[in-house]
Amino acid sequence: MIKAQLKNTNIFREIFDKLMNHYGMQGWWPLINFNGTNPTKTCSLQGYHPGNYELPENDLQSYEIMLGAILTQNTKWKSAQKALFNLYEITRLEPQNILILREDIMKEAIRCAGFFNQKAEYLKRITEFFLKLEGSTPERKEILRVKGVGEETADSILLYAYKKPEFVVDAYTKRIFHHLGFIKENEKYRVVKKLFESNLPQAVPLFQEYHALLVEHAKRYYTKKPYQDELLTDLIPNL
DNA sequence: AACCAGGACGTGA
DNA sequence: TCACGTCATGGT
Repeated sequence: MIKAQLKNTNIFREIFDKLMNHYGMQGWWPLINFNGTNPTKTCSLQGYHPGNYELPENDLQSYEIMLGAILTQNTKWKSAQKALFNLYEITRLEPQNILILREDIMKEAIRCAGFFNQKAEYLKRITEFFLKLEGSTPERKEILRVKGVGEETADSILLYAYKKPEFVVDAYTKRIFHHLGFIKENEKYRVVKKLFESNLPQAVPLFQEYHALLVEHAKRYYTKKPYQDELLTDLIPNL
C-alpha cells in the first residue's frame, strides 16, 4: 500500500480499470420492472442495463431490488430471478400483494431460490420495512434491524436501490483479495469494506460497477481451487 | 457424488 | 466477540 502510494498509483483503481477493460459495464442491479414494459417479454431475464446509473427510477424498483437482495442470498442470481418472476406473476411485485400473500403460495413461488422457509418470512419483513419508509431513504442501522438483512444485503440495498456510496463486500470479494494478499482469510466485513472505501472516491457508479465486476470475475476464476487468476495477479508483482 | 451459490440467524463458549 | 451448525434448491 505504501509503495503504491509513493508511486502515485492506486492498486484498487488499477484492479477496477483492468476488470472494466476486460468485462465492460455490468449494469447492475438487474430489474424486472423496467421501462413499464411487459417483463415476460423484455424479460429482464437478461435484465441488465449497462451504463444506466439513473435506475432505479421509482420506489417500486427500489422495492424489487430489496426482494432480489433477499432471494439471492447464498444463491445464484438465476435461481433468485426465477423466484422473482414467479412472485411477479402472482403479485406484480406490489408490496401490499406480497404482504397478504398466503405463506404456502409464497414458499412454493420462491422454492427454487433455496432457504424458502426463512426467505418467505424475510420477504414479508422487508416489505413491512419498505412500506414504513413511505418513499424516504433508510439509514444503514435501520435496515440492519430487519430480520434477514445482514451487512452485505444492507449495503446492496443502499448502493443499488438508494444510490448511497456503500461498498458491498461479498464472499467473492474476500476470496479475490485474500488470494491477492491484501487481507487475511475470513477478514471481518467492515474491515474489507473500509479498505475499499478509504482507497476509492465515494462515487456510486464506481462502487456499483466494482462489486458487479468482482462477482463476474470471481465466477470465472474463483469457483474451484486452486485459483488461477492470471488477469489480476499481473498487477501484484510479489505474488 | 461432493461442492458451491452475489448470507443470515441462533446458539454456546 | 467468535466459531459453528443450520437453513435448501439447483447446477457442475
